Amino acid sequence: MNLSHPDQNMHGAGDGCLEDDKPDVMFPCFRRNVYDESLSSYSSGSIISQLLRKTIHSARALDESHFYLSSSGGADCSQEDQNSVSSKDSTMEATSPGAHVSTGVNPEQEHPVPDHLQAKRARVENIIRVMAGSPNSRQHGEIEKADTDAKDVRESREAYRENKRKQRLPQHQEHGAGGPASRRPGSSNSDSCNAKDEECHKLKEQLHSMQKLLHQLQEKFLQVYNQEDPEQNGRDEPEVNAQRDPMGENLASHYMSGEEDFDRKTSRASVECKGRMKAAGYMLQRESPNLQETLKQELSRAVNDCVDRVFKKATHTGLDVSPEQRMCSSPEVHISMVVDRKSQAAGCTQDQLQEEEGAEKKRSLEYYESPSNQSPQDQTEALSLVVRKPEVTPLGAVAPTVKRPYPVHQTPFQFNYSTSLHDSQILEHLLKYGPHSSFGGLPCIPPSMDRTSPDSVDLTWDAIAMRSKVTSGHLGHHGRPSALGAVTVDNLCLPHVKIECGELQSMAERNPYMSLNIQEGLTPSHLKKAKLMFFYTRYPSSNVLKTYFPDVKFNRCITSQLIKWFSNFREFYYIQMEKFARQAIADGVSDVKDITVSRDSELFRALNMHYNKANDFHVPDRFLEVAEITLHEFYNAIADTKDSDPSWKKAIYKVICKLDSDVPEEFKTSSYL
DNA sequence: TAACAGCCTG
DNA sequence: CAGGCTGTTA
Repeated sequence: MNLSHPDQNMHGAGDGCLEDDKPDVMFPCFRRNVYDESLSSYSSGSIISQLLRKTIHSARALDESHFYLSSSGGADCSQEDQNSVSSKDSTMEATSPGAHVSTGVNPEQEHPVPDHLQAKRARVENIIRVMAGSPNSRQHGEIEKADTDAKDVRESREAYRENKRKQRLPQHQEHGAGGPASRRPGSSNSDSCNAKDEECHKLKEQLHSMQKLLHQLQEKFLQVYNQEDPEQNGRDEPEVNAQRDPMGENLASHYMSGEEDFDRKTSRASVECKGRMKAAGYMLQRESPNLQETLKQELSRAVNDCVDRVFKKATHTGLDVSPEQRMCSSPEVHISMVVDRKSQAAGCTQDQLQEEEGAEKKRSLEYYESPSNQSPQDQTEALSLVVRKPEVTPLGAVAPTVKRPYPVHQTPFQFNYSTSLHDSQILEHLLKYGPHSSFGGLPCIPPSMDRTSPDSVDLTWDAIAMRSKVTSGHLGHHGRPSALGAVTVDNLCLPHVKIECGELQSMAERNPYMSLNIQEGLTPSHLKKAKLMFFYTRYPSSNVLKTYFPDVKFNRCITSQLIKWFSNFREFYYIQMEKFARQAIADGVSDVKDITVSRDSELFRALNMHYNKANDFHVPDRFLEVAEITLHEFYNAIADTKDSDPSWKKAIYKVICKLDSDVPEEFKTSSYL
């Protein structure tokens, strides 16, 4: 516990998370339980466990992985890393850095182990036994230890994949059904589902294979070290034992604690780390002289990767919590899943987010920030995700004659882009318009940052988070930080939640792509869309407008502007009609039936030029019919000299307004054009 | 009186 | 296409 924990260097609430007296709302489930204590009781008994803990620890640190290698002060993880490695160097796996720094809380056991290998194996087996004995677990102990590494890896990965597959659907269902059963020890949610058991089981299976693999790896290490300097092996053994057992218990309790979500994540990470570790092991066998350095490097790299994945995933997700984590953290989280986002938005001030914004996040933002960033100050209204559409996308503004800058049914997204922004956009889109809607309106997204893991599982959740965030942003802006937000954040069990919610907001403000789907202002694209809609409806109701401009945040002004647009469209339309009607009369047309409107008509060309300047839209035939009817009306009225009445057009308007037809569904797509 | 349509003007 | 103005309507 008193192992160097300069958490304060990592994030402000570091101490709070280790002290019960401080009601830190950040990550109570990390507080003072498994992780912290595991962290201190550092044992080389499980390298993977170390990695996991480091991952956890690192994930709690705001800084990203690079601190791990380079940070000079406060990088206790780095310190630990080196400690762990160097300890191995001197005393083989038996030594723990925890032992070095440990207070020796429980120096109870003084069992000198004659054979380290045997002792090691016994400990690992003990760990596995404890694990196997945990609830919901089945007996995996029967699995032969002699399994090959390859098989283990394969099994682990398959198990992982299977887990992910399984998680997909139930997540939504559970969420919709009011949230999944949380296995958090504290939570009394009794209706734990079988799916969870299954997942738990699989996780344990996975863990088991990992343990086996670890065991083999450790044996390899042992061989190397025994060859090198066997005399040091026994030095720290007693202390290590004292440390190790608690570690095993921690592990066991960890897996029994119902934190499957985290387990899953860390397991996933560790599976990947495992590969590297194994490789390192083989390498070390060959290159024993550089053992320490190599091991350090490999460990650092592996942990960096793990931390990267966990942290970045968390960081860039709409919420910093993966779906799995959310599912398992606590019932409250699920119940208020959507509402929470509001609270988060509300509960985090700009100050917070600015203060806590990590360099990593800023860096990641740069991927998306456009040169023409709007400044947050532009936002005067209660909108968190602003609005000024970056003029990177647009139609009319740049080149009105460009043909289909955004092909209507283009599907520019690759769903394995796992950056949260992508996910969020995609999913928000999906949520809004369904899976078959066009994404054409969304701008090209920069290539995914680097993650290519199949995170589609998280997509919907991210989208939910993001959408909630987006839609609730302006609500939260006015509202005071709510207790609900705190509760939610609390239950999310991740340290970054607080940061994230604010940071997300900031991100959205600075990130044009993020705010793309909700526009406060109307853009040239909207204008063009409106013009095309005019081919279908001359008198759209405000409801229709809202329906067909889902990416527009409607307020009085926006609505008026849209209505005004259509008013202007009508104006032009009727002016053309009157003009051509008079032209026909002037041309001596005696019968209305002689007046037709075809695509070759001058009238149509004029209209098409006005509403469909790019001529990239196929004007519906119905519009031709309506135009012809309108022209007839004008012709008749003029022929009947009704135009002497100042309001003679009103009768015509009354007729024409009934000729509106439905706008195609495609127009409902956000930023259709 | 708010909301809207329409007309006029730039 | 936006803004100002007027008239109508609920």
